[in-house]
Amino acid sequence: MAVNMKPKPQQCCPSVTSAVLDEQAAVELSDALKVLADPARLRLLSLVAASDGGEACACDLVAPLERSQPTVSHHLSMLVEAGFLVREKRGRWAWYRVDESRLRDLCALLCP
Amino acid sequence: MAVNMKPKPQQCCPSVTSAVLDEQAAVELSDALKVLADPARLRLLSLVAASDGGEACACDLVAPLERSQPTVSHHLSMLVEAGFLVREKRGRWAWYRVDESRLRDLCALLCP
DNA sequence: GTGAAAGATAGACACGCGTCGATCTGTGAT
DNA sequence: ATCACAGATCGACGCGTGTCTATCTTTCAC
Repeated sequence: MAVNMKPKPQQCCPSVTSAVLDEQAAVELSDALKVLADPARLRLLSLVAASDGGEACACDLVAPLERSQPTVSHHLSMLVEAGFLVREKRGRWAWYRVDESRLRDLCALLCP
Repeated sequence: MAVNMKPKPQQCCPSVTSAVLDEQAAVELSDALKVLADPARLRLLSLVAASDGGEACACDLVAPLERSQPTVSHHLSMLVEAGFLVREKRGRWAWYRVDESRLRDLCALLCP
């Protein structure tokens, strides 16, 4: 056993490399990352962000994603539940926009 | 069909929200995120980063992670292969340290 | 050399997840 | 009222992955 641990540094907003994560904190952070760790969802995020006015209708996302409508709906719901997208129902259509603060907060937990 | 897409902005270092990811770019980014999207691997990263001198011996990581030695070895290998950890063999021991630039580069792809 | 310890590898198993087709639920146009 | 369309939900299927035990490899101490 090479004993080699230093005490946790005190910090208000710990990143992965600035404090030892306990199992619960690790599960929470990994749950958020799991939502991003999929090509379809990353592309959905970028498609919505690049849309005119920063928002996109779900009906315009099925074709560019090259997946079925239920699959796209499933991924959009996951992104909404995780806070990366905000959904607004307008009549028959569902419009989405990116919550950039959610992305920034996640980055703050990752970046050294 | 609500036609609502704007053209891709030209940018040298596109983040998820600044350019539309094609399928290949999305797969590459999601592959990196998949490696981070696991509680055991996040805790390994934070344990190594918090260790004295910024490096840790694998033998000191099994107990705090509360997983078997082969499981820890498996996760460490994934982190090395993805570039988040660097491994150095010294005699019987394997020492690891975090490649912070790899983490920063990944963040740059995520942050708005 | 022999034995012990660190760590990597192999094989197996259970569970999660991305995907689809089919169907259900609304909403607006006629 | 009826119909068509957007979108959500359901059930099923196949693959990926996190975990374990068992074993192999390598290195050092004696």
